[in-house]
Amino acid sequence: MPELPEVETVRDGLARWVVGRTVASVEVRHPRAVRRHLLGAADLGARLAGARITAASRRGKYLWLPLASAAETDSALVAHLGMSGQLLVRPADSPDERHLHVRIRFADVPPDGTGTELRFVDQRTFGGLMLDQLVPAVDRPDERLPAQVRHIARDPLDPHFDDAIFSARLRRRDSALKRALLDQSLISGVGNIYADESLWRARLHGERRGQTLRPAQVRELLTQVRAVLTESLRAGGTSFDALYVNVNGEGGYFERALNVYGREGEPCPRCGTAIRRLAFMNRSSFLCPNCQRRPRS
DNA sequence: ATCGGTCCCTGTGTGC
DNA sequence: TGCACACAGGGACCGA
Repeated sequence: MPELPEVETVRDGLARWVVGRTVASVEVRHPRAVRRHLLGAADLGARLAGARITAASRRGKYLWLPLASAAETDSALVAHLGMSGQLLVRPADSPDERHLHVRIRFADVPPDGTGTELRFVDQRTFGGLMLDQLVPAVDRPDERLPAQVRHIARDPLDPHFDDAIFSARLRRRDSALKRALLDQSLISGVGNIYADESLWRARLHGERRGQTLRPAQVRELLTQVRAVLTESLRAGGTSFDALYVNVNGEGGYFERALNVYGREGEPCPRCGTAIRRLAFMNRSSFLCPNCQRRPRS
């Protein structure tokens, strides 16, 4: 569910509210939430206890909190929100959420005993937490990221995103443009909403093959991807319902700015043609059949 | 090395 | 009111 603007909004909240704090204890209430931590919930809890959170980082839709303690120096708590995951900073005495799967208590509880805790809540359980080692990034060895995140490409707002490499790889592909935009090892942070919005802005049909794009079209596409991600980030992301929220439980406001996503039957804001919904890749794609011409097959 | 399809879950809305 | 089905911001994995 959450894409770059939503995940970055969460990262920013973590940077404000949990960086610098020391973990006291971890309570795993649903084992599936830590299934990717192969050593199990007990190991995760034991290693997190006593560790100080030193930063809040992100690559694409992955988040991680680097740790510092006697035992954990090059490790991080890695989180992926999947379709419905939330990281919430909540008062310790606030009621448990229905799908609260992991609770992280901090050592710095004020005297009144009502400090905040970090909660991982996830209705559909596609997301999860794990501890992982930090390793050098492939392209910039001075930069570190969790080993499990190495295969994720940089996102288009990352200052070290390489436009030329992206263009070359995209134009070599025999796959549909939309599939390529959703491939996190090619470009990260873009999901179903922002792929559709970017393609509409660039007037490209999602079923166009990467190979058929001219370099100028790839540049235009990248420009529009960046524009829509930046605008959404400024609005705090897109919240169709209460599933995507920031760490304080608040939604974002970008839904009203969407041009095609979820707007089947409504007029295209550019030409007035009715927006169409296509089933594609087991997902919905929304597009303007006039502005985004289907490629000849 | 790529590509497309399938599966993992729970909840909500729709139509019969 | 109940039930069946489609669908939902993702991605790992598996054959071809």
